[in-house]
Amino acid sequence: MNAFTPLPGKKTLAIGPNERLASRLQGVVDGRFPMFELSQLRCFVATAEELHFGRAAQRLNMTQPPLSRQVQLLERILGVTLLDRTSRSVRLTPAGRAFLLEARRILRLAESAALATRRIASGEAGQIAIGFTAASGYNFLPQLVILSKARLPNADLTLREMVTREQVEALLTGRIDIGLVRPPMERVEFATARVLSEPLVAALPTGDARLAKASLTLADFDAQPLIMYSPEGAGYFYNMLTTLFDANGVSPNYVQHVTQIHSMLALVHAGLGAAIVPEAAMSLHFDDVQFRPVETTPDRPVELYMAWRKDNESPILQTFIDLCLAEASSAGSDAR
Amino acid sequence: MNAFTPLPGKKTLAIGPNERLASRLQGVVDGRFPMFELSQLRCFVATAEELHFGRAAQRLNMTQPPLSRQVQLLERILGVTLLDRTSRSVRLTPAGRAFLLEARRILRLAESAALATRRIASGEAGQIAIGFTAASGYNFLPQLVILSKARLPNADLTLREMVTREQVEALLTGRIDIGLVRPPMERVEFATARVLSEPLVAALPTGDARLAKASLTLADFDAQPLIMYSPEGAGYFYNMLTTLFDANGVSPNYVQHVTQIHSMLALVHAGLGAAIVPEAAMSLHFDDVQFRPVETTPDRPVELYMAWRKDNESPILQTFIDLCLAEASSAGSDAR
DNA sequence: GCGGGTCGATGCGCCGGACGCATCGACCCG
DNA sequence: CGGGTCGATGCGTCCGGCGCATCGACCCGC
Repeated sequence: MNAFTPLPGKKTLAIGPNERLASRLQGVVDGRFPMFELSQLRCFVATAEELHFGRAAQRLNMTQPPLSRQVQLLERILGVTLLDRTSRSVRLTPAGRAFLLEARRILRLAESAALATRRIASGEAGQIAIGFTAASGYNFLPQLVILSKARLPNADLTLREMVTREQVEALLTGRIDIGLVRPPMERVEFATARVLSEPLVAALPTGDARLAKASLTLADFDAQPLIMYSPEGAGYFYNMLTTLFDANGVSPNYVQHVTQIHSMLALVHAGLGAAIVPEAAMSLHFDDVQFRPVETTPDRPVELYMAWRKDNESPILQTFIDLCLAEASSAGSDAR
Repeated sequence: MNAFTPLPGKKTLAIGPNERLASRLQGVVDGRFPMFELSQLRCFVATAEELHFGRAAQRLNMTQPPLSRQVQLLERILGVTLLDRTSRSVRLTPAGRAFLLEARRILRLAESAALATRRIASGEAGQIAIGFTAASGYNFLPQLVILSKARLPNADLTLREMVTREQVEALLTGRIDIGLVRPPMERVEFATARVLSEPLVAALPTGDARLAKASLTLADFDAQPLIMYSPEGAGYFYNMLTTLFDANGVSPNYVQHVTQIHSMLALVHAGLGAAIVPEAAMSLHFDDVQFRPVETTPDRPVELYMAWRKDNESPILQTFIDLCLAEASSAGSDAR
């Protein structure tokens, strides 16, 4: 059983069938066995399930003689008798019983591999790594994930929070496929689309006199205590607010510089002052913190862009982007 | 991509290659895809790993043109481009990357299935279900398991404690392959071998006067309190002892009838009386319980047999039995 | 800029192997 | 003892996979 013994017959000098194929495709080393083929597994499984060569052959849309020969071939390749057969009955040997389970597993795996690969190629399935800024995670990203789950149930999303600068790097190295970034985003390697533009709102502690007004202007913050963004960790919002204040000749009293919006709200809650945050931050609820619109020019200054590499060939990425753009445009944003 | 589109070329009217084989061996239904073969997976894996058709072909002991064609064929079967190739470079597509992992898994599974099946057929591996009586579990069975682990590391033993009568039934229905049973065991379906014969020993509570003697005779139990076996649950020992006592005209004072040997020793420990147990029970240690040999005729009356179905064709079973018999005979028992 | 070299694709002829048909041999049953 | 069933086998056919030769695209160096 340790050698690939040819069947008796007129071809005793010839090498066994399948030998040439097998010896080529398997990197044959001296004592190695040739490998069976999936078609032979199908033959065996059908025969083992029917326990009747004629019926099994019928199921396989072939005639009985070649089926018998394929099963014999498989047995010779394995060096193992899988079926005990007489002219009256076909029974599985113990080794055959074990191999039947394996054969079914292998065939199932092959089927599902083909299916999964077709899905990936068609853009129905696959992995997408998304980078996002902290603030976009409050509202837009969850909606995106819900949308994806509904329309691309086989998409496997990976979410990584990082600032815009880190996302650019991650896009270039391929660590993420899509970035949700703050402008400006000018790079020839990237395609971009604006997916969101939102107004600013003021976060005020309970008791603040300005809560009496239905909406605020920037002038309402002049000389008032304001919790401000850190120029390093939240440069986009820092630059936006300082530009807006300068243009309106307003000088708030900056009591603190922080990076995270939820930290700002916590400080508002603690009564240190007001904060100006994107509308999406209203998803964060703190006791004793209330929100009021802030009138600015433009009226929706906070922009979020989606960016991806033009040369990213992932099929699901295109599907996903199309999905996002359709959704974003129906929600009032535009792509370019 | 939903249809099996033929390649352009002179054969535009002919059905694609592999079509006949595939349509037969897969029970082709209308819209179904033909299935790839393992040889094609090997082709793809080698090419994907080398990223060079020439080198991959060399590795597969074939020339480049048929390798190219096999990979093309695989791609057509899947309906998916796996490799982006120019005359200067070969790169995996996203779908190709995913399929490469699957292909490797399938090939590994096929290899290991072949290996495992060969091992099962050769008697090196497989499942053996062993029935055993409680007393044989104290000493003989653990040795058997240790022996099996050492010499048949791929054997998968299942152990089921049951009395001899249950084992006979389980052997007949195939629930166990081997029984460790008490005699008599006369059935034409079974082959048997005596694997153990051992003397009886007395279990005596500390302070018992008989502990002064180095070894006891049956007469030492006349009119003395003795914890006895239950005729139902432990018939073999019950019959053996009553026969021995009758033959020697001895009448102990039966203070209790129990089934399990460990229960007997617990009662000895409690001081209710002595017990007569097989030597193997000395593996059970109780405080204040000591053992002394008991002289009987024959001097090793406790016999254990191994029984299995003559028509059990499991290869590992034969290996295992040969192993057991060799071990048992070298340990002083004999087979018949 | 042009010739040589590399690489994957393709044309072509050959050969082996998988197929179907016919038949054999074993076995069961009436 | 003859008919029927079933797996194995002989045989002729045909197709598909192979190797060889070559093509076409592309890069590189002189």
